Amino acid sequence: MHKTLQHIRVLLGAQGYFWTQARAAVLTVLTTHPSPLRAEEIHRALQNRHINLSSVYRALRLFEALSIVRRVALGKGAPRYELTDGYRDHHHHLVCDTCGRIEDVTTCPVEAGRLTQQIQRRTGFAVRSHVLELFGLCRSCRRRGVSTTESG
Amino acid sequence: MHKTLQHIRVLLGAQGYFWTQARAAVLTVLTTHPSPLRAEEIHRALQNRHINLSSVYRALRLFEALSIVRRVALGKGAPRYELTDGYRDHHHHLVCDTCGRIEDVTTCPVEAGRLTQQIQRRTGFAVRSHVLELFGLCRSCRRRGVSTTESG
DNA sequence: AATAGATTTGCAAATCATTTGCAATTTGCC
DNA sequence: GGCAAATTGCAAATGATTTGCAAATCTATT
Repeated sequence: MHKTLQHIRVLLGAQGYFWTQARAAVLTVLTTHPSPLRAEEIHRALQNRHINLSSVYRALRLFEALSIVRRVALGKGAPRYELTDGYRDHHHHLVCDTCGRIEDVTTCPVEAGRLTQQIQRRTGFAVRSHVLELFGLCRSCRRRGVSTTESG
Repeated sequence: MHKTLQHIRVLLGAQGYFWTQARAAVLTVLTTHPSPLRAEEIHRALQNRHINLSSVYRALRLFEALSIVRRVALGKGAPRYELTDGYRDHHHHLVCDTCGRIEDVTTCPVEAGRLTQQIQRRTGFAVRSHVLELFGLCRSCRRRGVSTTESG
């Protein structure tokens, strides 16, 4: 299994950070939600909890620094955040150019191939992580025959 | 060979857009420069040319819509822009976590494997493009023994 | 090469996302 | 419980990008 909220709680403690309402809440939303979320979406999901948007940003910044959360910038608009590999399975995204919907894929061509080793050997660059985002048309938009680059 | 500035000029014309000083200048900077640039960096590279930052943004927005340029959001800060595959060779980036330097890699595990077809078959999602960014330590930062997650 | 008409630009002000200062509150620990 | 340190809320500051509009530029035509 992956590391849980408890693990994160301990991790924060070990680093001298407090386990607060706001941080726990943000993590819960991220754990619960399938696809990456914008700061503002996380905040909205917390409306009842009475947590300030600044705190959401601060929590995200901290989690990012601790590699608990990573930022994924998919196309337009504000970046989104999701848990890193240690806290959910390694995966990538299928982003629909038309409707914007995001699906996960767990097949990873970087892990499958020996790309990391190959690069290290050839260039001396030590790859530690990667981001792969796939864009195109989701099944329903494709059925609907929609095209992104139409009308101009 | 790839499509050139002339091709873009014709493309713009065909779509009813003008070929202007500002657009040509922005494209020239992108063509010239190896790694992806921020709007502000492009603008700075144009200092002598007397072109407004707004125009750089407007040009980039147009080029993005026409798939001449793509936006790559690597880590912190404002997004960067670079020419799309049609206008230079398909490639990915090695981004150093420590010094931020960006190198190109032309090996592509997505093209190498049959990932696109596999996904299409399994999920119905038609992949049209992808973004792969690799993070880690570049050769010199590795030599120097620097670590990103140090000091807290 | 001058003109008409449409597009684009510069500039300043507006907007949007994110960060910050600081007093009040919460948290970890004895 | 009580204290010191860390964190929060709120409002104001910042940074990046967009927009309105009059002036300038560009394309096609004469």
